[in-house]
Amino acid sequence: MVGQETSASRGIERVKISDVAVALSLTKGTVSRALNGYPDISESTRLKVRNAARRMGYVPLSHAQAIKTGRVRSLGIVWRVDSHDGHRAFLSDFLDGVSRAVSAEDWSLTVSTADSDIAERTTLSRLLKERKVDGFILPRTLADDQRVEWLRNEEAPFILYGRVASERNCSWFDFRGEDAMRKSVARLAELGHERIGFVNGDLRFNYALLRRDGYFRGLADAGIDPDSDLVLDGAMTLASGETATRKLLRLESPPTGIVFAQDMAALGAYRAAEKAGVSIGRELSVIGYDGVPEGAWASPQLSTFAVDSRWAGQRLAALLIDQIRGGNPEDLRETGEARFLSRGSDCPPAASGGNLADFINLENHYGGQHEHQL
Amino acid sequence: MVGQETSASRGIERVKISDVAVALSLTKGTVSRALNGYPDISESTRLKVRNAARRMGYVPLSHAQAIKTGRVRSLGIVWRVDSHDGHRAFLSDFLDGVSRAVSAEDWSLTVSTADSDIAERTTLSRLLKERKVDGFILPRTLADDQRVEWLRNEEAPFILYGRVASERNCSWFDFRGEDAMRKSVARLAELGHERIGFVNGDLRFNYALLRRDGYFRGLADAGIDPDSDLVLDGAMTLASGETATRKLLRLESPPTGIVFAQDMAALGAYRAAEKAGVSIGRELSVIGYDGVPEGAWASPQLSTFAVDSRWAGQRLAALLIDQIRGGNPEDLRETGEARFLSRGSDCPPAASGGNLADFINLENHYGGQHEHQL
DNA sequence: ATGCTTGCCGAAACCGGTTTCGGGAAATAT
DNA sequence: ATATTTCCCGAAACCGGTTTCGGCAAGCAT
Repeated sequence: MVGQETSASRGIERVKISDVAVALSLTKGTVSRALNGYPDISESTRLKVRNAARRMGYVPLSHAQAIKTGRVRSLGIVWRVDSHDGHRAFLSDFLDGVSRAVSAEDWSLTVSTADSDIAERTTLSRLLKERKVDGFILPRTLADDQRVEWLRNEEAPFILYGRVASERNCSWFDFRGEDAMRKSVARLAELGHERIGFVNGDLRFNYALLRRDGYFRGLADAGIDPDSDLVLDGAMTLASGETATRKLLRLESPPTGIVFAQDMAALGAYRAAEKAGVSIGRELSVIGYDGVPEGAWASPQLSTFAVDSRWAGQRLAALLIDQIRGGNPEDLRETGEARFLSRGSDCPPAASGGNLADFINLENHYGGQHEHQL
Repeated sequence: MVGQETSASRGIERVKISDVAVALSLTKGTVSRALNGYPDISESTRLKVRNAARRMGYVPLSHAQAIKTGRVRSLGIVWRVDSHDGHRAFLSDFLDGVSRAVSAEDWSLTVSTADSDIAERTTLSRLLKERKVDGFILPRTLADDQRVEWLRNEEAPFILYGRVASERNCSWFDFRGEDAMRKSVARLAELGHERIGFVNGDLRFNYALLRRDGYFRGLADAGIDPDSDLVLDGAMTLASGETATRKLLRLESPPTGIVFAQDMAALGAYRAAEKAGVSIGRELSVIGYDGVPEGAWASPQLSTFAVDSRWAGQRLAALLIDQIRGGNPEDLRETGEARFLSRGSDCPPAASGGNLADFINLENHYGGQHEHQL
């Protein structure tokens, strides 16, 4: 720590604001105000300053501005790596979305990972105390999310990827998974299914509660009486999806179609079905949600509602920046719609129509995934 | 930009260094030196200062220190999203590795995305000019990488994920893919293959050159004469892997085993094989490299060399921080070994042993992927 | 001509740290 | 007892920006 060379020793000498000021015979205060749009600067000098700054290649040090403004123009994300939820596959797209929105405003993005609640809290705290970021994007929203109250308390701006019960003072972006569940049920009902199962995720996550509601609403729309035997939760992985499906298939009166709140669980159904000797897309219909790439690898390809993670990232970042700039959090809420990918895993119930099932499988055989909005 | 509230308006008043100083009847200069390990501070006061700082919850603003030290304690990564190379699946692990190493030193990580060379350059430039980062981790190293010369010129510290031709003043971490290729050839040769193909990636990437050498060395080890008909390159995706495989299978004397420089291309081979009516793991052997999750989904599961991206991220970050702290770049180079996952896609050539092929497929049927070092 | 705005910019304080410099007190040497 | 070194710490400059304040000059009304 001791005796480090001073910053002056860095080779190419940086152009600082005083250099621009001297070159124009102005003071640095004036240059700063000109560049930052203060109204007490004449248009002519503002123009001169802008041109000189560009010509000389002047770019303010973000940390030098931060010392006075209190803003570092950076957003923070703490990414959880301890659970294999479907979002992992979307990290690249998600970050791309955030990065785009953030770059457009000349901000930046600070990313950290955590493998537990305490690790996450520690990281949030550190980033906040050191003031490496001005606000946080919080993925993986729980129904009762402790981060919310804590960050409120610290008066730190934040936005949720997902909605939350305690809405006060919260911004968010989310996809309406409940709509997707409802549509999935509607689709299966239209195909002729009457016993439609539902395999949900972990109920601690708020989206699980919402999707459950969507499922039941779908049943109500179709005039089907809900059967609690057909509803399971806690399945977010391949293994737990397989177990859940096995349970459902072993019922005395098993479902002919199953709606999954998550693709990975739906892919688990493929294994259960194979072991049970049931053919997905012929004897058992499956509809997923997320749009994980593995779905295109399964056979038949998984019909699912795909989520546009890039868009989510983009909106989250844009809304959060708005909030940090003074926007009212409760005005900064948006939702989006998941896009249905019609592929081969859903079909009419086995009893009623083998032909149509064949047709669907054929149509979606190889190559492109035929998409259309429901 | 005008008339923003001053930083004083943020609710909970931060503890600053002067608060600590006043509480101890010292000057802030003394407190700073005590905290930063200067030798001209007595052990007793250093202890008092440390305790008081902890007790009062003092954490220095990183940008306030940066203004004088010139260091923001942050590393930068620009992630390319325009190519579907295998690394996308590893982003989560990779970032986790970087994040761990970075957090251990109380640094942070700034992530940006780019979809072209110019976008990447622009982003690097901006991050550097604004001094949001002290140095860069550069993924996806090209054989002749323009970023290297540019960053050298800007006197910005950086480290490559991958090796490079112009070694001067460069740090790097890389997995020895050439060793994996060599071992793949050796394995196939041991199984009895004599015509072993090689499907490489894009030769603009340096690793492709290295892996090609590894392949040829493997042939030499086994005493097999190289046949240029059996070597293709430019296959990094499913589609191009399929095309390359089709080409090889249509040769008058096709290979019985193929070594792929990348898993995605190897998975393309599955499609080509299916269409050609050739059974992988029985009539055609395939060995990949990367360890993408999709490999476990293929049937038979893909035998491949898996790369530990978390480890890569961790070492890259640690080495770069060392460099920024004054280490000699050329001393900061490391390589790692890819781990072989023995699964079902490699077997003796069809003519000689159907039994063994069956055995391998059975052993690796479902569930865990049996791993062992070669 | 005088008084009052208004427009525009210079001067200087300030942000929260780090680092240099110098000097007083204690310890050691002469 | 005095001179010299060593150990510590205070004082102040400094980093590169932002923001406040005050005042000069031109423009306008009276």
